[in-house]
Amino acid sequence: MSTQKITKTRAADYQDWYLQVVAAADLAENSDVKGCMVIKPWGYALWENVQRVLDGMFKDTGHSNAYFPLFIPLSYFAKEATHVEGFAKEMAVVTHHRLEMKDGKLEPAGKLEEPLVVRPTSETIIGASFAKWVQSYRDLPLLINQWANVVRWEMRTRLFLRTTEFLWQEGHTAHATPEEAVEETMKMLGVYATFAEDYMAMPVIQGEKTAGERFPGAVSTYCIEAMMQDRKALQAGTSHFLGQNFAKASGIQFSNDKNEIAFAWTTSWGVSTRLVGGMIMTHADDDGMVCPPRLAPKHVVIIPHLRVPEDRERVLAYCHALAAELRALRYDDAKLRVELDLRDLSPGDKKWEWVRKGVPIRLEVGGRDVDGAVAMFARRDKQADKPAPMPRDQIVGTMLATLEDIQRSLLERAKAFRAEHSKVIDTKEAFYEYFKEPAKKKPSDPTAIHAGFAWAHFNGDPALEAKIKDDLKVTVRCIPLEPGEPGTCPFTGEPSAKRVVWAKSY
RNA sequence: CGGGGCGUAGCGCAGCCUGGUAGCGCACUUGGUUCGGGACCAAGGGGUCGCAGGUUCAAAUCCUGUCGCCCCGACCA
Repeated sequence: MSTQKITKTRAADYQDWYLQVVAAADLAENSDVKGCMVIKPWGYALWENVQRVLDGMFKDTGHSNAYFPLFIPLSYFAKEATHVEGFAKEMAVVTHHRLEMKDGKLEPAGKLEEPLVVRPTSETIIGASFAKWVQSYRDLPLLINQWANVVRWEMRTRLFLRTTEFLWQEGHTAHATPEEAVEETMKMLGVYATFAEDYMAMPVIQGEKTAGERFPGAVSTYCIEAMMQDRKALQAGTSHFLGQNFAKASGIQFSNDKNEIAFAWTTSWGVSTRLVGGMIMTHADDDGMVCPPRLAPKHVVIIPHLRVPEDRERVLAYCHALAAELRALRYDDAKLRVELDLRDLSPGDKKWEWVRKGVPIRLEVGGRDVDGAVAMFARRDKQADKPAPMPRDQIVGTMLATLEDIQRSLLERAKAFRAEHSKVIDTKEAFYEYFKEPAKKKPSDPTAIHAGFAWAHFNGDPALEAKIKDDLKVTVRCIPLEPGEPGTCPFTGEPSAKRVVWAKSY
């Protein structure tokens, strides 16, 4: 079992705190392969729940799953110029297909005629299939999703947030008209936003990326952006309108209803295991992980107190009965996930382990509780350490409402946090003041944490954005979809269509 | 690739400056005590001190080289 205590607070050392939570909640660990992580059962269970829910949402919106190769022929990958340029510096390349013993050492042999790249994303290889599958406008739209692993050889990695290999889903669709493709792009962005808020309890801003942050090869990139507890932004999902760029590169052509040959309009969209990192950084506290109920691997843990021998049997019987009663409930379209922890450990050890793992509700049961037909009840979001007695009937009767209340209050708490650390800014001076480099402060100073989200006007000039990034490490996270008033760019005095969201980001 | 830090028991670390042949906490095993509790007491198992070379009667400790990892930056979902 994991016994690590969390010794750092979010305010004192956010980075170390994050790593400690990941370790203490037994979510993942670094592997012997640099930059790659081992996702442990508790962390993987969170991801499986993400998968299960999203997969349902994709199917409800008409998509089908398929699977495409891990390897992409270099020539395929090279077909879309901007795409190659964007990913070239982070490619894993396979050049050999055999090992031979040479002077006692295994060495690569059997050089490939054409190198293969390990997919960093699959537009090009899926495009090759789409080109075969699409002949007529009657074959469109083509709505495909793939659950897969991808590899991007990043310079610096961080558990869940950026690993060399990561798990994700990538949707790829082809349409007869640009209007349909744009509609699909926006629809899936909406699916991500709904999922983030309703399931992860993580409030997000939907918006469009500026040219500088656009997906390589896309016409336009949309995203959901969330605020973490260090007030940095996390890009939690992206949806791209690819125009005809990839259709032309891959030859996705069809005959339209006027018997003319046309290139298809495509989209792609994805979310990754980064979402698990987002959940941690949105909800976890100084005692460890806090799982949003709808995605929690376990909803309820029951910890029996069995140290009094004469109580043992009846306490166990009571716990089993209580667990059975709870398991009969259905929460969020599935059986309530109840853990009765019978391991031969002290109740204190168990309790803190489940606190660190972030199980939404903890029930502790001893002889006295059996006598009074109660259980000691604690909800993770309110009181990690102070359970209070609650009648058994009431526990069972209010369980579903309680879980929903936790789900709701986590979202509310995160929304309030974001509101508290968002600011409307109208002058360049105020903007620079807001984001002034906090690194010179001592880490123990809470204001050393990054300022937050700034809502400011912007004339859209990429050079200006680059300069601000250079000066402050702050970028436009997105141009929000929500309606906004025109105004004046505080940096140039030029007109601006609406305010954009500026922040430091992961 | 730049800057910083670190490799000593499963994990976290001390010892290194001032060489004398390895220790602490947690975890683990056993026995006992305790029993609404991240317990306590006692005993026990576990390490060629990252690797290689050098200096020395003697190296975890000094010297040289080398490998690896972590954190901060540049790159990025």
